[in-house]
Amino acid sequence: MSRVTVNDVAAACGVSRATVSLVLRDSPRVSARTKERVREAMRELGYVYDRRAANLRAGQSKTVALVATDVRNPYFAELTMAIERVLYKHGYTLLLGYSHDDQERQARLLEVMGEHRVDGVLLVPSYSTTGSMLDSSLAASGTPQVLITRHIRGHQADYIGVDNVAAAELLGEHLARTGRRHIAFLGGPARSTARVERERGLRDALQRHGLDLDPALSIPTSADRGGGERAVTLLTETGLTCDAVVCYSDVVAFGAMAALRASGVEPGRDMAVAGFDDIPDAAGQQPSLTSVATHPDRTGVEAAEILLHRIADPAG
Amino acid sequence: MSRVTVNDVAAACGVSRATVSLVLRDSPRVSARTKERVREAMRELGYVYDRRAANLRAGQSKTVALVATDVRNPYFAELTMAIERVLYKHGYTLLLGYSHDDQERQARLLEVMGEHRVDGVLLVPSYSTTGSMLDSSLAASGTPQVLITRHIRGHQADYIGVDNVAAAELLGEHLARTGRRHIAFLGGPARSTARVERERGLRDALQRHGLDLDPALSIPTSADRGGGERAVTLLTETGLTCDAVVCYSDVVAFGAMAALRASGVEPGRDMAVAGFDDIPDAAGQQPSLTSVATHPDRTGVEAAEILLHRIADPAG
DNA sequence: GGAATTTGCTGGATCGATACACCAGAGCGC
DNA sequence: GCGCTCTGGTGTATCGATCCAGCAAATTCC
Repeated sequence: MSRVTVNDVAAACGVSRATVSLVLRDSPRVSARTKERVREAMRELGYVYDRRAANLRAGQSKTVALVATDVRNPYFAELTMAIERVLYKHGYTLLLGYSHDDQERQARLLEVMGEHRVDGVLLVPSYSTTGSMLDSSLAASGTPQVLITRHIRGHQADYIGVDNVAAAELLGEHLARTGRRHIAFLGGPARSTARVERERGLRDALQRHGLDLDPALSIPTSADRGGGERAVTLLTETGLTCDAVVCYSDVVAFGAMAALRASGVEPGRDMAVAGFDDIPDAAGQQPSLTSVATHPDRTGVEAAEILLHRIADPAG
Repeated sequence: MSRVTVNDVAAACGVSRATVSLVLRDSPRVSARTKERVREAMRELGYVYDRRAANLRAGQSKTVALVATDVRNPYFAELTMAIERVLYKHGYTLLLGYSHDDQERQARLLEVMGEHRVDGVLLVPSYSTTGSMLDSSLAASGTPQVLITRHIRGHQADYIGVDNVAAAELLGEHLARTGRRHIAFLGGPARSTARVERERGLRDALQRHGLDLDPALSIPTSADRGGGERAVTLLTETGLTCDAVVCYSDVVAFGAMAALRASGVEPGRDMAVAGFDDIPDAAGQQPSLTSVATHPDRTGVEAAEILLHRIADPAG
């Protein structure tokens, strides 16, 4: 059963295929009567628009790639939903790939997305992505890119993310004001910009209260539940003491709270626990987790809108 | 800066574009020496393969659509990751759309995916999707579809999901054996197949122990945290008593636990709470939640593999 | 009423790859 | 030396839409 094309539609109602094409795009250069006739024929024949063909000729694709690291983290789930919402509203379709924080995979995904001729790319860079990795054929071809959540030093692309420093300062202020004196910073990949910035914000805020962040109490790990558990284990094993832990993210904080409990320390009472992201579960926890909101939905909306803007007007 | 095409590459190294095309697909009909020369030229010119053009001619697209309802639920996040993993391994790219459980949006998404000429569709149907809605142009064009998580009565497509009845029986058995007598079933959209099946399994297991599931204790709500809270509120407001609640999902259970606590009932001690999915957070909760695993990763892998199989061999 | 403009539509070229039929020359048998 | 098969490659049509120049009829202008 071969597919119905513009030619078939044209033949069926006695016009040229150029006219059918104009009807498809609702051009004002076709009379209302003809449009109706063509549309009728399309319905009758069961015509389905072929975007591949249209895009090939028109030199666009109405398609945007999202290359992220993972979506099991509620932060990224929220982000993804927001992005999809915006793209859908503007008639774009989302191509998705997960790098699993693996650089080779990220590179391959970007390559394939380029081959699909996406109009733009939203990228949550995998750890230690360098600028030169992004100056690939994609960038060379002028495909707009927007980085999310992680900066890349020395790279030109737009960046949308959280003000990590300010967010961390907020937490530091809060803890210092409520009388905490020895504060640890747990979890998060060592050299990621987000971790570095959060640590800096925290340190700055504490210093304003005459406290400092003991480097031994800054323990990087992976940014998941297990990372939180390991960090706490390390902390207790080495006999370091503190009265508050700030975690790289809420997910890390959940792991930390579980590990604290397991070693007989009751979070909230014996030890203040704070995180980043303010994911829905943070409030549901017992005790509820102190968390700074990072608004993934806003980030997603903004990133998508900026990208669409760049697509429409590469210079602007 | 116009793009480099096979023509440019061909001209650059003095062969025909047909030969370049053969090199792209690593055909054995081209000598090793020529291949090397062509590849060299591609590198030099910065050639980027255009899949749109290739797919148009070849009548395929190496893409698969996933149309789901939401990804904020950890079950779907895990499912999505698994699907993407399998597709990536086989060289397919994922097109993604979220219906938000809205039928109109789902219909539009399926339409657009069809226009993009995806090779297959993975669908997590929105509530009360009917078979006739899926016998759209997509089905008519013979694009393989695999339904995930929700059956559609009277529809031919493959279905991959959990054995809801068996899973619910497991929970029912457990609760009955541990001495629970009045069991409520909370949350989940009223007529969804998953809810109906889980309720049936629960009822069956209880009956084998001489208990029954009071219809008044079966309270459907939305399948999120808020749904769990509302269900508990309803339960307490109407003065219904029970000693165990089975929730439609872990997420619902979290909401229910929060609401129970708020009304002075301690989950685990005063009231057994159970859920479905066994998401990572279920173990981390205090007290930890009893949950039947529904293995979204396995479901995802299986769904993707079946779809790819159908694409390769529509009859098989 | 004749020139100028507008309206509505058409034909042919084109986007960048693949499919397919065909062909020159090398190698080989006998 | 003649036919035969292989090897390695070419030329042309094609996928299904859009772009663009052009053109006949209808309308407007003065």
